[in-house]
Amino acid sequence: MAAAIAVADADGIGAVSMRAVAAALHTGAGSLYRYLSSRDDLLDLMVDQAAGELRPYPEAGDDWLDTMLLLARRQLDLYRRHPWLVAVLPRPTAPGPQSLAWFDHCLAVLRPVPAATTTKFEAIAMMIGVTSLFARQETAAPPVGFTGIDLAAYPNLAAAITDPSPSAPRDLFATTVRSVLRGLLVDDAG
Amino acid sequence: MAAAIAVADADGIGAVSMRAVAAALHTGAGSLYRYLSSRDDLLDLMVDQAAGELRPYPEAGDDWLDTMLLLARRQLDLYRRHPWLVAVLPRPTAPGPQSLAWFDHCLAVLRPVPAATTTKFEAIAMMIGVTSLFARQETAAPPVGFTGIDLAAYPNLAAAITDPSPSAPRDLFATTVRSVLRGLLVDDAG
DNA sequence: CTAAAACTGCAAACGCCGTTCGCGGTTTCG
DNA sequence: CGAAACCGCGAACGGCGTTTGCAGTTTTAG
Repeated sequence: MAAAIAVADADGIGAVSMRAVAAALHTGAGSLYRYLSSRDDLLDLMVDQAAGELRPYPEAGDDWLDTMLLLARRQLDLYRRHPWLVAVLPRPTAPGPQSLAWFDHCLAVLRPVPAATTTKFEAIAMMIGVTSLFARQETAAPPVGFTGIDLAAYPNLAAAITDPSPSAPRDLFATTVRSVLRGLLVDDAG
Repeated sequence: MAAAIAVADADGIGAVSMRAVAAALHTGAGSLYRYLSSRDDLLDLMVDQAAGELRPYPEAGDDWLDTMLLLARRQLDLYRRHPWLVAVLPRPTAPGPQSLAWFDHCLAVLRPVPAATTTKFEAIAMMIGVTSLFARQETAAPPVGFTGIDLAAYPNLAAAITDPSPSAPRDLFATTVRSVLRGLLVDDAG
C-alpha cells in the first residue's frame, strides 16, 4: 500500500497498475491478490491511508468557522501532497475508518452550530467538494491561455481578457469556503 | 459522435470504448481513427456537443444573481441528462466552441457587476464546479447508509444520526450557488 | 475516358491492463 | 512429524487503445 502511494505520488494514479505496484515490491502482479480483492480495493486503502495523514486534528477554537476553514486548509494541503487523491475520491465507495474519524471531528467542531444534522452533513460535504475543486484547479498544469482561440466569436470574452482592471489579491479559498459554510449553516445569510 | 453519446447515456462513460462505438456504427474499431486522433479526441467532441444543448441561453433578467442561478440550473439539468459529463469534464483539455460560447454568455450576464475580470472568471469557474458537485452527488447511487459501520468509534457521528431534529426543506443548490457567487462577486459580503 | 491520387473500411496485430488459476515451496500448528 | 494453511510465481484470458498494411471505392487531373 505504501508502495502504491509512492508510485501514485511519483507518476500519477494512472501509473498505479497491479504490475507496477508489484514490481515496486519485487514480486508478481498476481501475488497482490493474496491481500487485495481488486484494484479498487487498493485505491480505497490508499485513500484511507492518506486520510490518516490529517491527524492530529487541530483543536476547536472559539470561532467554529475559523476552525472549519483550518480543517479545509489541512485537507487542501493533503491534496497538494497527493494530487491523485482528487482523481480517486469521486468513486462510489464506502469511507474508511480514517475518513470517518475526520468526518466525526468536523461534526464535533460544528456542535455549537444550531442547525439540523442533515444540514451539517450537507455543509461538510460541500466543504470537502469545494476543497477538491481548488485542488483540481491547482493541479491542472498551466492556466490555459487563450492561444489559438478565435476571439471574434466571443465578444464578452474578448472584452474581458483585454480589460486590464487589476484585482486586489485575496484568499480565494478562504472566501469561498466561508461563503459556502455561512450560506448553509447560518440562518439569516441563506 | 452521436453514437458515442448514446452509448454513454445508456451504459456510462466506461462503456464508451472504440470497439463499442464502432459496433454501434456497424464498423470496425480501427476505422474510427480516420476521423479521430484518439479516444480523448472523441470525449472532447462529446463534451462540446453536449454543451451545445445549453442553447438557447436564457435572457439576462433584472437581477444578475437570479440569471446566473438560472444558468446553473440549466447546466445541472444537462448533467442529469448526461451523467457521464461530470466524469469526463475534469480532464485537462481545451474548451470547445460551444463551451466557450456558454462561458461568454456568463460574462455577458455578469457585465453589470463591478468586479475585476479575474474575479468574474473565478466566480464562473466556481459556479461550474459547484454544479458538478451537485450532479455527482445526485448520480451517486444510494445515499450511503451507515450499515456495517461501528458507531462506537465515532461519538459525534453516532450522536448526529440518532438526532431526529428535522430540517426545513430548502433548495440546497440555490442556497449554495447564491452563497458562492455573492461571496466572490459582492464586495461587502466577502 | 483513363490513369493517378486520395480516401475509406477492415482485420490483424502490438502492448498494456485487471484478473484468475494451478503449480511448487514454505511456514505454521496440532 | 504430518497436515493444513499460506505464499510467490508465471502463464493465460479477455478487453482495452492504437497502429498498420491491404484491398475497394471515390474523387481528381490529364
